[in-house]
Amino acid sequence: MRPRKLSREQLLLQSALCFKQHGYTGASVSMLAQACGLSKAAFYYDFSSKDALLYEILDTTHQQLRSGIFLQLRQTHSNLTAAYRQIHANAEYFFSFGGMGCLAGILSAEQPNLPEMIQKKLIEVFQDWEQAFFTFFCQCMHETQAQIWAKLSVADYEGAILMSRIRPEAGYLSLLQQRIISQLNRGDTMLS
Amino acid sequence: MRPRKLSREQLLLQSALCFKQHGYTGASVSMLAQACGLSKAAFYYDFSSKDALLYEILDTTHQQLRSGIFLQLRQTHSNLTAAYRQIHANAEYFFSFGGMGCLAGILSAEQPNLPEMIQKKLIEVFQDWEQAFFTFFCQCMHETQAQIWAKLSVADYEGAILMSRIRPEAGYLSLLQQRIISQLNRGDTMLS
Amino acid sequence: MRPRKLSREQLLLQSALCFKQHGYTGASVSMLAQACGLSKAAFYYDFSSKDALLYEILDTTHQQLRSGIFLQLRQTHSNLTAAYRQIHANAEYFFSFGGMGCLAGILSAEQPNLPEMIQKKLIEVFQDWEQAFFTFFCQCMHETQAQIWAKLSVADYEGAILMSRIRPEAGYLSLLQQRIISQLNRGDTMLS
Amino acid sequence: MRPRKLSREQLLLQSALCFKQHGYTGASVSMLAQACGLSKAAFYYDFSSKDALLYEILDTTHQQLRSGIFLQLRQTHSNLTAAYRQIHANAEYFFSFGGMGCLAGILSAEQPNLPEMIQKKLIEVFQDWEQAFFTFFCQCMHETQAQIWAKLSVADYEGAILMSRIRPEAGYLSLLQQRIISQLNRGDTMLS
DNA sequence: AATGAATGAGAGTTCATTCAT
DNA sequence: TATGAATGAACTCTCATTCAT
Repeated sequence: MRPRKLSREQLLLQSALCFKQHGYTGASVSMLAQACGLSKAAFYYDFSSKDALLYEILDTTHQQLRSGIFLQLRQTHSNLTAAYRQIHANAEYFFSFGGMGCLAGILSAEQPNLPEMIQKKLIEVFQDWEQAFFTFFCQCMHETQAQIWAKLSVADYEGAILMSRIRPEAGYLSLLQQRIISQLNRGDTMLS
Repeated sequence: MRPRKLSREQLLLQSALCFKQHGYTGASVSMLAQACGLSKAAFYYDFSSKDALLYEILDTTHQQLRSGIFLQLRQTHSNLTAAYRQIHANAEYFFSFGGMGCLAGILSAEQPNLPEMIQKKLIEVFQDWEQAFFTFFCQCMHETQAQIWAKLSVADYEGAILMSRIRPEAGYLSLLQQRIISQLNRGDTMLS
Repeated sequence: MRPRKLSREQLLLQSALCFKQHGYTGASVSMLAQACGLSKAAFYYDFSSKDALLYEILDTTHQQLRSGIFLQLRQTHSNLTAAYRQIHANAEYFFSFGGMGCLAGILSAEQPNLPEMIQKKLIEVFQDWEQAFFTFFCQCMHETQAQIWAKLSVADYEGAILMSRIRPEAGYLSLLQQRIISQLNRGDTMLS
Repeated sequence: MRPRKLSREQLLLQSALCFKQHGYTGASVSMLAQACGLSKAAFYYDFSSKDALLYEILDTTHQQLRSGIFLQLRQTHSNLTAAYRQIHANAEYFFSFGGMGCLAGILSAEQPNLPEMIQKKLIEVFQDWEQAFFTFFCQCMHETQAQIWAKLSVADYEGAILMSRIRPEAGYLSLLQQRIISQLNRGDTMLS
């Protein structure tokens, strides 16, 4: 008997990789279906529309981040630097899986072309991430500082991931890690 | 003969804004033509293809950056902080013109869909920018540090600009400015 | 699933008639689709491109000729004249079906506009036809003569068919038949 | 001073070569204008439309044939074979000029796409040619035979010229010449 | 439930032609 | 008179989606 049809989870994963690589506009339904080993019709049997699929993927991704990186950031750590090193490694793995890229980041670049639901979801994800970073930074710096570093760090990751797409050799992510660790150790105020 | 509706420069500008907002795939030729007040066919009188148009725009943008922000970064400044404030203001104006966004950044997000010539040009632009930042940072820190901050700063700007697209109120760019000014004043090594 | 409006074979036939009448450039995909009772998009469900379709048609036509007229020419006949009469009648029927014309001939007229694969196929068809004629003529004349008459006869048919398009009443094909029959009976050398 | 604009005669010639190579549909106005070293607008200053231009070219070609090959065919010759050799050489030169092809023949292949005026003109040209051949053949054979050979010869030439487009090396035209010379010498009836 | 077959809309591009000075 | 600038229609082809069994 031939290989069983993919589970819904697997379908979401394959589609997610497509979206991550080609973006919302660039990932066609044919491409998505093919990546899942399905005919277009079979695809529509499983998902009501391209938009709905993307939303589901984005939601899943959100859950994964929540129960992974975000959760870790929110926990209390005895050794901040060591903890961050682990978290960063997880992030790097997560974003580099199936080709460098952050789905939310890629989609952000297409912002005016996106369905409104997707746009809202993106904001949610980023705010969530920022909040997690905030909790984390609060462990070693003043709240005001932590807020700033939280906002920036989310943007920093997105920038580094974006740049890695066209200059994968430049090592943006590890430089970023270094800077954040530096800051953790310093812990003083940026504005002072 | 009939007078041009818009000069070639104006066509490039209007088209550039379209590309900056909708990206390479998202900006259709109809949309570009409409933005220029032309029919699709008339558009092809001025530009041999969508790709050729985008390349010309990207090249023009590169020139503008070179003779603007990059040039300023490369000059020697007596008061680094003041100079940077000015440069940042210019950058913020440049990238917010016609809606927040950096053409090169937006295109990077579509990397696998882009014509090769465009991809190469993108790398060129970013390397050029990094080099300019490097020269600038060398005025207040060790070369090794300057190199790191140069790489990071380009990515930082891209990240901040990208995030501003979906959270324009969050003030990513001014936070970024603060961090860099901080660093200029500190001037010490991150890795130490 | 829905039943096909027309079978693939029927699609090929209808398209072939279009190409035969209007040529490669003159037969637009809309026209082809309409002839098949399909939308343009549906048409691309069956054929990957206009070129691919034409190639498939040409190949099918080649097969038909091979297993029809060419095969008959290649067989050994006790009564050459009678045999040729039959073959000619078959040819006339084949080429007049759906409007007078020989697909390969029509395409030849557009030679510089054709995809290379099509050009190669055309040469193949004509060489095959010539070879069949050669075998046939060898039954009543010297090889050297047969070769000449083979080459000429292919061209003669193409000329007669072409001329019949604009002067259908002139009876080019039956005149051609007469000449060939004459030659069969004579069987002597043309050059002597 | 730059090279003077081409004379109308030269414009017609250059355009004619384009049509001869690419056909009616395949020869675009841009292509025609470029071949004449003109802008499209300048082209339309000289010619009212593509159709009108083609008609003028076809008419000119007709005149050339009339005062050249057709006229020679119509004259009385003491040595028919020698005369024909000369006429054939002229024809071969005429049709091979600027790439092998007979404008009227190429157009015939596009018959259903042509403007009616052009179609009529084509018939005229071919009838004229046939009539000239008839006069010629009458010098060595019975009228009935001459009529047949006249009709056939026109078609023969078209076939040979057409085939030469895709198999230029096959020497169709000289084989044709041999056959006609043979026939001139024989002069007997084909049908007997 | 499952899917081959179909579609309208739109993509990028070229067409023959005309406008407006 | 000459011509750069413009255009509607049509081109080949892909899009996201739905139909009909």
